[in-house]
Amino acid sequence: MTEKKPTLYLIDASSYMYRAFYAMRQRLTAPDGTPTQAVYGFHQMLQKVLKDKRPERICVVYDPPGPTLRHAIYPDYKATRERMPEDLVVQVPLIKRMVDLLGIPSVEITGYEADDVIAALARKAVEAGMPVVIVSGDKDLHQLVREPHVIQWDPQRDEVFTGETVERKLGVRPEQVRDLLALMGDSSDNIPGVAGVGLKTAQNLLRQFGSLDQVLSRVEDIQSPALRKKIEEGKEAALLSRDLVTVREDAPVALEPDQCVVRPADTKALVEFFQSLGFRRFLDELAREAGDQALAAATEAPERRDRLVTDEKGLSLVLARIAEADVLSIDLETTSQDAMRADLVGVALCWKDHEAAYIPVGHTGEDAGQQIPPARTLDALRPLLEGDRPKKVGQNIKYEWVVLKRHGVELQGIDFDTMVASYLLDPGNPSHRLERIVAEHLGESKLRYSDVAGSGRNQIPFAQVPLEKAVDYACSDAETTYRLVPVLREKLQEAGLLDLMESLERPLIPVLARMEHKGIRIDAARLQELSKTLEEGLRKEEEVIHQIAGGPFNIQSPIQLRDVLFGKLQLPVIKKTKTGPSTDMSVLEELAALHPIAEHIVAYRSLAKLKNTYVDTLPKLIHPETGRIHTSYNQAVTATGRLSSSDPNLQNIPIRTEEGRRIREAFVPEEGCVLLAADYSQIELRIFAHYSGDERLVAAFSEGADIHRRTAAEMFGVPPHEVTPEMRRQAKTINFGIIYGMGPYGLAKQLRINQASAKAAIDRYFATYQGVKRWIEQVVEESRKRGYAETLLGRRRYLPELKSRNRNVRQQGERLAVNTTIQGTAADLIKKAMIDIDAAIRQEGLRTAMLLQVHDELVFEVPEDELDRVRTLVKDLMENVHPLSVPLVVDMGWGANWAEAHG
DNA sequence: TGGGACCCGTAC
DNA sequence: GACGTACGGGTCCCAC
Repeated sequence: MTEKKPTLYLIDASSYMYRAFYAMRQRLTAPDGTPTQAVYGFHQMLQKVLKDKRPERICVVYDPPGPTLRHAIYPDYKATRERMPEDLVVQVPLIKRMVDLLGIPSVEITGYEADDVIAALARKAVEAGMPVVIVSGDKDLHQLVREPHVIQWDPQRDEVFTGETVERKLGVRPEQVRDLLALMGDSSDNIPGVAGVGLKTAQNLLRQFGSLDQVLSRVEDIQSPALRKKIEEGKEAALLSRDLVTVREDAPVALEPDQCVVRPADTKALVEFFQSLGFRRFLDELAREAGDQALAAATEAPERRDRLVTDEKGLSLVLARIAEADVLSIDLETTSQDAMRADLVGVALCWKDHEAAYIPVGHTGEDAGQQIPPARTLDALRPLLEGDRPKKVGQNIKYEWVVLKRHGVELQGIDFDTMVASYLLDPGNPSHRLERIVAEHLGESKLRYSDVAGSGRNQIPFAQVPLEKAVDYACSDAETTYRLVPVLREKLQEAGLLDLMESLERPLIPVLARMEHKGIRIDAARLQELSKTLEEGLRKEEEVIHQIAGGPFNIQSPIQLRDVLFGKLQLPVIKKTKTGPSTDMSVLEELAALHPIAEHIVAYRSLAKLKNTYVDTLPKLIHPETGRIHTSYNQAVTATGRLSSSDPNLQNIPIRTEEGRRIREAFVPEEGCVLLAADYSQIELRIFAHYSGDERLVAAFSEGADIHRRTAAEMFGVPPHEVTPEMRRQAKTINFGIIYGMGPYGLAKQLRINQASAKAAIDRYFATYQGVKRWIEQVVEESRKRGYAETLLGRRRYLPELKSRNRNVRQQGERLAVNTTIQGTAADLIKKAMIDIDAAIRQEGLRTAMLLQVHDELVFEVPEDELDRVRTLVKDLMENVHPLSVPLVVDMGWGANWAEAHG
């Protein structure tokens, strides 16, 4: 009879250091400024292992500094990998100290990577009859999995890798993993693999032959001649790659598995350690654990209690529970991502930690059974949804607002949006999806949509998801959102962003929702006419181009176009893209002097762009019920704080060319209304003047001067009335260039002058506006010190580039610091104006509707009898949105279409 | 057939 | 390498 041995947990430290470091884009720092996010993340991972598994045997395995055996075999090993970022380097000793203080054994062996040490320890453990769990998410370690003795577990994603799951993920058994990697290579470690063989091919080969050795010795059995050639030529690389990816078991580890015992933590030192790093939450946890064990057990999180509501009795029970709640998290399940086209499938609600309900109203699956009809459900919920209490929270709750509005419910009392909060905390992060937010801020993994509805071709509509799974998914979304709210609110508070959230971004949500829901009317007939005209023009241009080229080709194909221009016609290459000679506008303009085809291609491109992108697309997007076009405004996309618009993007409708303006003529008001356009004049330059306090710039704006003319006059030292159009054009280009941080090179290209003249012009500009130069230097320095750029209303954008040792990256950061401050402040101001105007419209009971926002412009649909009032109101609220040291000026126009409104 | 990379062009 | 912020259409290529 054998005694049952405790399981040994082997923790792959490096992968969690990196992951914690990069997962938290939000820079966590100790009071003394030391970056700490990797320490924080590492601790969370350790706690999850300790709490979930209560391991009796555990060891943290570090990668040693310096080269390893693999570098001896292959000098380029991991050569493409960037050096560990300085901000992470300083955290490594902190992590090691924390592990020691927690009483967790650890090991690091010079010349042997952590993977090899883990393999050696695992082998020892298995020989001693001890089960092993490798704690890592790394696919290289899949090769060590041997059920039942050795499995792999990633606590952060809560993924367990057994033989079966490895096979599902990689398509091969664990013992084949190294051969798989040897064939396909691994770019992150600079493992070559066989050229031209990717994951799929490697899988197929191993499925057919079983192992790399078999593949190589039976290469003549490979069906495809092309593949056979690749394998023959890649044989050496494959064998070298296998050497590199194979985890060795012979590392000289003195530590015995039985010695890997957790010692008592040094609580006193840990408290000091956490204090020095400013980890308040961990201190709280530590205090709780040090106190009453029974009490701690009682506060352990209970399982979520989900309720499936399919009848009136269940519904009234849930309503009664919610009536006592302060906060209600809402997540609608629907048939579409597009709020204007979505039908209700179900309503998920959470009003308390671990208490959530799902009310299916439109499931069609076989087990759908009895459901309360949507209308009845919404009527029952109406008092809750349309009242101020409970306070409503959600993830992108604007979506819920629009869907509910279309179902006759006007959501009130919006208190928090987790997507917007995550965005404010780090607008540079490309994703604010719930799944990612939950991973970052709760350190949990979430049930994914694909987990309940399948993925790819097998994906089914949510309405067909069996109720049992639907409840689980919908409630977990509503509940994680609910639990995120206090966490995110606290973080906003700590970062000084809560006020921006509560006074700007939150009140903006219903304003944007109303704009999206209202939509804008389109004159489809007008666009169809325009389409015919464009079609005609395209046909003519195409004919000419084909004739000049001496034969037909696809003008819209950059590759074919390249062949014609630089092959057939032997025109000079002006500029290159990653893949070959460029054919973009600036190139074609230069080529126009050499060959007539260039200008025809420009004309063709321009017509095709208008037709394909706007004229033929917009009519298709007219909503069948409203007859209007409904864009989506995204509040959590841009790095600077601007809104973006999509599906369709109504923020890039042409205006600069005559044909472009024809498209704006198709944006029309409702009968009895006019379109009113109000745009901030030179808002970004005015913000520049405000911030820099430059006397001349401020004076120019205060006097209401033509800013470009004035700039030209100052720069060229002539009176304003002697400024020539060319001088004004140059000054205008510089004025805009300054906002983007343009250098002599860029300005020279733009103005078609030489670089020396461009540099002289910039020098003259800064000599004229000395305050501007000083301010740019100052804002760069402050941003570098803080680590982020900050706008007028306190919005932040983190700029790690400012601390880069690479000059190009650093200069990029400097441009971003300047531009973000200016562009972001302009965004702050117009957002506030939108809120003020919306409030006034409602306050005064006007029928006017705000329809569009285009960064510095607002477009309204105004009943004719309200025009006078609305003109005054809008101008007044926009110009006085926030006091600056220069006046804000708003230009307005109105008319029977959007083009006229720009009169 | 669909997704992603790439090139290009529209807006502010 | 050199000018910031977006979205989207077309082509091409590859995986399914």
